[in-house]
Amino acid sequence: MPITSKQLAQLAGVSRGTVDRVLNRRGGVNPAVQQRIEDLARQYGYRPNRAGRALVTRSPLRIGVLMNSVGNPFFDEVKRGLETACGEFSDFPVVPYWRETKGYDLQCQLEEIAGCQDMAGLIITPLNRPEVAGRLNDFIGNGNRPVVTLNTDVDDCARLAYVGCRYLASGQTAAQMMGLITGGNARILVVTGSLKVQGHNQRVYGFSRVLQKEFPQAVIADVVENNDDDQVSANCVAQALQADPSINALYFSAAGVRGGVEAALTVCSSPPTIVTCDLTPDIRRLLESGAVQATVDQDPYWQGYTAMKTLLDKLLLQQDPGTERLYAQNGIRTKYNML
Amino acid sequence: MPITSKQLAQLAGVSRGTVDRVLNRRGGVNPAVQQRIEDLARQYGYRPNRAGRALVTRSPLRIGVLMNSVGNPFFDEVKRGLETACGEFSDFPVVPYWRETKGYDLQCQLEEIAGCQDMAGLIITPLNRPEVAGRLNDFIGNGNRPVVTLNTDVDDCARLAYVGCRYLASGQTAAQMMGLITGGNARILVVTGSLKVQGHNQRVYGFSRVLQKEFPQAVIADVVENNDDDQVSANCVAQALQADPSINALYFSAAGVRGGVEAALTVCSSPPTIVTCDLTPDIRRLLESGAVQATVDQDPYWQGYTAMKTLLDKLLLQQDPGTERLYAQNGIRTKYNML
DNA sequence: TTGTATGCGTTATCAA
DNA sequence: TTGATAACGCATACAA
Repeated sequence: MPITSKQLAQLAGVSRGTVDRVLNRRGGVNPAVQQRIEDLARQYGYRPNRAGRALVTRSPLRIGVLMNSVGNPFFDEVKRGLETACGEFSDFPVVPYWRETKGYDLQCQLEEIAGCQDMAGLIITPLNRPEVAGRLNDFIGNGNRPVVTLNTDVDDCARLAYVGCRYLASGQTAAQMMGLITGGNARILVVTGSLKVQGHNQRVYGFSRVLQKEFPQAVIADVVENNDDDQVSANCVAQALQADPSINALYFSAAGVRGGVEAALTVCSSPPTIVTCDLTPDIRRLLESGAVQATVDQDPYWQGYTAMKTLLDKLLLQQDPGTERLYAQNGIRTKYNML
Repeated sequence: MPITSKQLAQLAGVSRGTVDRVLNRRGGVNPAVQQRIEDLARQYGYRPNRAGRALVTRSPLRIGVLMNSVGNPFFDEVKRGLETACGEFSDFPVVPYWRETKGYDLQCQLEEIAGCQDMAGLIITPLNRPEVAGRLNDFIGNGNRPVVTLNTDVDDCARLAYVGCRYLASGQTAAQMMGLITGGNARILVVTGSLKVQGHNQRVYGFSRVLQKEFPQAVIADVVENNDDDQVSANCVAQALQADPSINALYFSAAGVRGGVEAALTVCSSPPTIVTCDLTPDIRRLLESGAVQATVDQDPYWQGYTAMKTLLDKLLLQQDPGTERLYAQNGIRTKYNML
């Protein structure tokens, strides 16, 4: 248990009020006294007591949670994590404002950010666009308010931290699995979500690089885009497989797995090797049935939990995250370890 | 923010003191009043405020941490987790007593438990023996003090919770990986730690069962015991491989991996498929070099963190764990996702 | 059997 | 520019 502000006041020979003014930079303090108290605080390693602070924090802390999560089952676990971390701060009056949207519309996201002007902090799954970075930087600049980016990051933004996936490693891990399972004898169809989404591209890049390095005889026959949609996925997978019947493996770097797998099972003469990303209910069923051999998870619960905890640690306890980037584990899941 | 004891007192028309007596079962309260307050508390979902309680908890809370972790690098991460969870309760005066021992000596463990008579709670990696269960039950009975078993469990013990590995699933997962990598064409040498350790046996059992079910053409050629020792491991692996040169795969269900793998690489004409458990520095190197293809992790950091958090939640916040058994993820790690 | 006073560490308000 | 005081929720010692 560290030193208290009361002890600090005694040591400095002043009242607690003065110490408080110094510690919280309220001004109106004799510079000499200010200096003395600051030195003492540093010397004795003063850290505000969480309990004491929690007890007097009355005005509710409003934080915005902006996610394009509507219709995306991946975010169910993320939300559970966010809520759990929030619950661990229930001795503080924290009020999260949930703003869930659908799709990747820039204008819509800008408006959502604009609607958060009176929040104390933000958690967001940002589009990687300069306009978004600009708005977020405005938010941050106006009152030094912290922003945590969740699951996706945005360039040139002064956010407190990024909490999410290491997309490159996710793709590398998938390639390693694909190579191990096929013994390297694979002609692979890569099915990606969107070439406009940075994370998907990084996965595909990591995948191809490791494949080349570790399993040089394996080849990527084609890369198709399904826009995270099952119907589109079914169509483009069927088309690609018909165009090249020698394809014997598929890597899905994003969503739209169910549709694509169904199409593959219909078209292929013998069941292909399939590696996917994430662990949605659809993919659980496909692992269970044996249609998908392995999936590379990104611990969505941890992502939600850590994002909220990072923001609240900063806001309520002046505690900075150790790193600017907090990465989830890329766990490999199969039929027997998906629980 | 839930209801406070003060509000409860107002609602019941009594003083805060009386409410406190009821809530903390101190006795000396009119039965009718007691009933009324209990009903009200339940009805309004009263939960003691963490901050308020932290502020008044003055006598240090002593908790014993008993691990046979000496010389076992697996526990390094466990300890990090224990310490982190402890740190999150730094507004309470918690004093952990670390008792680390070497090996699996019954007498030694019984003495360590005996030395914890004045602790408020216990975290322990128990030997699964009736004598241990008995001593722990005595400890628990004497003051209703909580015990959390960590990484290994003990039968017939009234512990608060078990935090650790799902050993059966660990073995099943390893079998699935082994089968996927070898395409089922495997003659496997199983190298276990000790036939006296329940967890090792469960892993081997899960391994063989899934192998049989999913890859019926694969066979377990032999099972050898290395007592978690690299030297012993090297000897018995070399011997088994010389006895049966058709063996082309190894599963290590415990430690002693480095010695065993070195022997295997020396004896085998072509590099065998190797699946292991855990992610020690040795195994990291072997994954990196490609000698080991995959390892089944058990999230030791999480285990330590969760064990400590479970105990302190109970002790300081009267908060029970959701389940009696808290299981770590059996994550599969390869060269590209071990970070 | 019940009520009251005090103090924990912090912030906010008011007085000097 | 500084100091004193009240309040938050809880536990405890003491008074009635």
